[in-house]
Amino acid sequence: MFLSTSTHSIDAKGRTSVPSAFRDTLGEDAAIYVWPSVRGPFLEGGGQDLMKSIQREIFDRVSDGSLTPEEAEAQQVMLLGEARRLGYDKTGRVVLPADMRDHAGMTDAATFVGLGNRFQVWEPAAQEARKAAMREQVKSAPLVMGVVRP
Amino acid sequence: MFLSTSTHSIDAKGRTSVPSAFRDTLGEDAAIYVWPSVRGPFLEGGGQDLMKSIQREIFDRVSDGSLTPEEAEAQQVMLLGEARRLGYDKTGRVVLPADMRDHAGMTDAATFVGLGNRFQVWEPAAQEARKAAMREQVKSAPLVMGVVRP
DNA sequence: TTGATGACCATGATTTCCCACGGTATCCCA
DNA sequence: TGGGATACCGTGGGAAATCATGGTCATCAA
Repeated sequence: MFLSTSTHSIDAKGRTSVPSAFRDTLGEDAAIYVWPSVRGPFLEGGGQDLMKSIQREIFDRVSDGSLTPEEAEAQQVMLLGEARRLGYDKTGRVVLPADMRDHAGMTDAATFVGLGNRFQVWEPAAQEARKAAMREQVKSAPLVMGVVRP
Repeated sequence: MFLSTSTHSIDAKGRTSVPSAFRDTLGEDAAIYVWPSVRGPFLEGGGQDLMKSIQREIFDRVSDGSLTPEEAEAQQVMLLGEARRLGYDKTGRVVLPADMRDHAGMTDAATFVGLGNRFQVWEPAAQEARKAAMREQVKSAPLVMGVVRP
């Protein structure tokens, strides 16, 4: 389970540390899977499990008719086609490819945001700005805790 | 089940004891999951079960249309993105991260308030003040014993 | 050669873990 | 019912492990 937010520096070689807390949830396979978001200037990613889930999801939705084969292929091209497996070394670092850094506008730091079964990677200031907007939104319509089914 | 209220000191390293009664309800996974509340200067938290419930809750509410995908993402960022897993040691202590202490205005003590499937963490004086306010509210609309279905 | 790529070592700072010590509540037996 | 031994809880402190990051060294392609 990917939780919490943390920022790490990007060095001259484009390397950055995968948060230690994230590495714990990634199992054997010492790697993250990342792709540029079609929804904005940030990266989306997860572990091997997530990639398999996505494949299944697309397949299932073609089977039950909620996606046409053409739509499914578009999803595959933009997610699986753009995704890369980034293996990390003993010290927990990956190389963020230059085109992905460009997509997210990252230069010298990256912010990892855990979202449960997946995570996002942002340029730190951009993430801070987005979070502020989301705080207001959530404030006005809180998922009141007492409402959560025990 | 998280019950009762207790206050513990925060030492120079930012450590505080998780109430023994709470630890009993947390199972194998010797950890609590905590995040700053968007509703006020306190922390909200629970066990691993709660985090999974929250994930499911958000997912289900997108499925049934009571949350838009955008609203769901905002919830995820403010809950899962801000939450941290705080593991406790043999003696039952966690480190409260500095930013969380700041959010709740805690310096040298923390009050844990059990709320059934979850709990809150407050600066002691602030919790006392809130409790007084809530007493008045409950007075005017009490959930009398006889009203609860046996 | 030059430049990119990937794996491993080094290091300082932080975090985590474990042992020790009172004080308090619990339990058991008289 | 009372009293004493025992277990447990919360807190202080120090040692050990971990994390993030800078750097070096082979490998391979252009």
